[in-house]
Amino acid sequence: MKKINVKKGAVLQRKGDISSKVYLVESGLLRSYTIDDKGKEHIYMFGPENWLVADSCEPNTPCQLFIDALEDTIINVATKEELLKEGPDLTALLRRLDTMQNRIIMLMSSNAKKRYEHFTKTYPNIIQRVPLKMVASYLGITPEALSRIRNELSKKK
Amino acid sequence: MKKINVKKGAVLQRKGDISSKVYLVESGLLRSYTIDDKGKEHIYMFGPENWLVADSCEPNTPCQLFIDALEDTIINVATKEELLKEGPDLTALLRRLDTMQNRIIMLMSSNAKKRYEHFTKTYPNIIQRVPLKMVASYLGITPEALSRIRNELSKKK
DNA sequence: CCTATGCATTGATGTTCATCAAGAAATAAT
DNA sequence: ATTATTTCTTGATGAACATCAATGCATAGG
Repeated sequence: MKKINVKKGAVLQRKGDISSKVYLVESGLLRSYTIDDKGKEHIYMFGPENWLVADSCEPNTPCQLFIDALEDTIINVATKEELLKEGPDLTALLRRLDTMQNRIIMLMSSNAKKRYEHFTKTYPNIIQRVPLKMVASYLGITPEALSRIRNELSKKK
Repeated sequence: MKKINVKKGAVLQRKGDISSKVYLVESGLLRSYTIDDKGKEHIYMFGPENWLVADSCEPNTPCQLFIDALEDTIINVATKEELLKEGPDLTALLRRLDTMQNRIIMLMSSNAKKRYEHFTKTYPNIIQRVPLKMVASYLGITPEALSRIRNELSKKK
């Protein structure tokens, strides 16, 4: 478990890397994302303070996600082997599974507007720290679509 | 860890239940799913032989998923507390995280046709065991849309 | 055997969101 | 401060998929 400092824009991991590590964010903001075959980015997760950011690929297999820093960030880095040995935090693992389960259900059963409303409630602080197009990417829609949704929501008030 | 037998159609867990358990499938087939506010079902996961089926909610919180049996099924049941005490199978947990990560990426970056093709490759045996409308529900599309996709794919050959 | 129920398919139409293009506004760079 | 770059917005058009309705097929129960 080594503590490191990274600058905004630093890339910690690229898709295809074999030695994918686990990053515990102390301060700042990371993100993980994929790039599809049309070159389009899809944000998989934001990693603010106290979040664990990692690719879930098995040890010694190529990973799927890019990970980079959206702000100057302080992180603790560990290998998966290390974590498995010392016995990981099971409560944190369960919480992560729950987060992913919610995300899947959300993607399958809600339209863009509902997903956005849920996101603003669940991650109110993230919205102010990243450009809207990244929120759109996280929600699985285009920036244009998100712009229209916000427009519509603000009129209603 | 108690072994039990359930008949096709048996319901093991309902959305909102507090004491959600963990089910290890020995033979047969389970599924977990939600019902959205319009009454529409969304299959979250199929659970064939050797799969672990569970709601990822934290202990003593209301769960989100229904779980029932699509075939006569033999399962080992445990509470989450039990599993946490005896130290869960970390490799299996990591594999599950990987599966969910793939699912999310798939839902965000692929259209219905690609998701279907991926599904047929990844779970070839499930397709033959469940009605198509359930595959559609898992993929996040309507049975009509899946019917048209299959139609189109068969013409190409 | 006959009927009731669920399943798969097909066609017609509608909604949601993506794509393309252009311009305004904000942010960063020199 | 000025320019360059990114971000956000708005409009027009199109594609993907949903919805609604009707029909044929299979399967299960009586």
